[in-house]
Amino acid sequence: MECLEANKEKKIVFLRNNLIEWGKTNYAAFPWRETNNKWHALVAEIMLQRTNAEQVVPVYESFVESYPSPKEFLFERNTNIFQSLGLHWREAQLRSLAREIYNLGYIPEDKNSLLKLPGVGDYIAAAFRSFHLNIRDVIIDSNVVRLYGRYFGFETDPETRRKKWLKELAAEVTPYINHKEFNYALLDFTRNICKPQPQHKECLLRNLCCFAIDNNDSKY
DNA sequence: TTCCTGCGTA
DNA sequence: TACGCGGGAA
Repeated sequence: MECLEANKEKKIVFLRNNLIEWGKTNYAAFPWRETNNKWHALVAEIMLQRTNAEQVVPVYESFVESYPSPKEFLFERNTNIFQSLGLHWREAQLRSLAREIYNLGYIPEDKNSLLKLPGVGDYIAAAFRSFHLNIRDVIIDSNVVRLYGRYFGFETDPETRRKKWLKELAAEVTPYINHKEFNYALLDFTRNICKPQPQHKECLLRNLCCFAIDNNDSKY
């Protein structure tokens, strides 16, 4: 934990600037990142939970084609769209979400209202706000926890993401300007570089990363 | 075998 | 706070 407190401010600035810079040339243009349809944006978030983004692409494209709004989706009883993605209960959950949005007549923007929507938790609410409403918010998923753990130097487990101190750290790191670019870079960087089997040689954070420093390994 | 933009429930 | 969910890809 010494590694975390040492030069903390410097490390935060370094992390922000380098991730945003890295993102400029490594941004993944997934179709749900380009859409202006907020319904589709939420659908994508549901499809993406614990699911490989590459696998979601064809399923999402097909969905967008068939259901431009909650109304069309609600018109069909059972679409089996999650057949190839697993976690099949998400269809029923998505149906509840569609019903709720249809009844409301709009998709809310404030955090509390979003969190009341079925299937929308801390992560999806934050991602939706930052990516599709351009409202600065803090995203924390399993990959983000892994990166922060390695970079700042602390052990993580499946419950770490819900700890208050982790949320405070993530909030401190997430910039107010360019929050969207930073958050996208965070997702792309943890998927391609700081992944479970990390690509240390390609990591632009390694000079200040506790994982590399603590392992005192010249090969990094 | 592990992992994938988590969530609701108990 | 802990647990179940799931097919598909690496």
